[in-house]
Amino acid sequence: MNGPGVGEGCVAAWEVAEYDLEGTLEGGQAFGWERLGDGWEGVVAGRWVWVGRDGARVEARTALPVGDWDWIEGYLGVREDLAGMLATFPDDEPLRQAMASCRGLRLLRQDAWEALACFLCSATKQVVQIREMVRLMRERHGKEVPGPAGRVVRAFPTAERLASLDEGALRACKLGFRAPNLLMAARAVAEGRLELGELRRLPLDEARARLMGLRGVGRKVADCVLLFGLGFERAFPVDVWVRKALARLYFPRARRLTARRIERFSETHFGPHAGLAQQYLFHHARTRLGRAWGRGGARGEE
DNA sequence: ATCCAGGACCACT
DNA sequence: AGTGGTCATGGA
Repeated sequence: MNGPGVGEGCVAAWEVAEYDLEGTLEGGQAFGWERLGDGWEGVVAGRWVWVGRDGARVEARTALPVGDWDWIEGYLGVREDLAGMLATFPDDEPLRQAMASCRGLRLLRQDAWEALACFLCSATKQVVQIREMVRLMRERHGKEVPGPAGRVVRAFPTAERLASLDEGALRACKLGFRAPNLLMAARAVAEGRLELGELRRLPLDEARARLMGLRGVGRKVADCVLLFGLGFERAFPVDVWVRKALARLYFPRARRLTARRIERFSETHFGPHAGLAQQYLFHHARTRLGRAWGRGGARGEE
């Protein structure tokens, strides 16, 4: 291990059979983790935290004393039975490939507002560009959080804070045409017209419909928020990579694949942990298969 | 230079 | 229900 000094902070570690920290923290489901030493630093539940490895264990360090570790255990999912979830996947070749190439990949349980804001900004952007937008919003508008050794970092800005800005301030964070959408979403949440926490108790379809009532939130962004921020494990976001993966791996002979057909397949084929399966397909496609596929692979031509 | 990126929306069919 | 244009911005 080679992390930051703990100072007056605390250290905790968990025995975890398989956990791919890099694929999970940098793989396009969260956008705020930065490399530090042999691990990553970020802000979770309003606390600075460093996450890395200690041999076979996943380790977390805080800058300040903490009374419990539930907030980061839940975020990382270090107590969850990954093998048990993978065992619920359908036994098919595409998933066998994806599981073999992404061993230890997991789903994070993120803050719902942060997930909504980040994925609202994700439209037609690469992961590195989303990270840059998020970094700018954090640096310019995020609340200060005490870091290690006297450093100060910033949390992702609250809905209340973003709702107080004007469109220009968000465009200055490189949001482009997404700026007015994020501003309206921030206002809806800040004014209590949309209570994200309440959505957890709704059926998937109803929670999705509520999210899609926001301008700029379509099916894909809604499913990201449901899966990464609200704990709906069957939500299955279909972006360009997942569409390519499904087309190439499951429908190699289809000449055309409508969104409706993809949707029905994803809802029925993958089981209770469909969202996790989606993340395996996404990561596998983006990191291993992307270059070989070249352009236009969504239609399954050979 | 051209295409494309963890899309959504609108106007037409 | 399915297509095409448009919206910013920057990677590859």
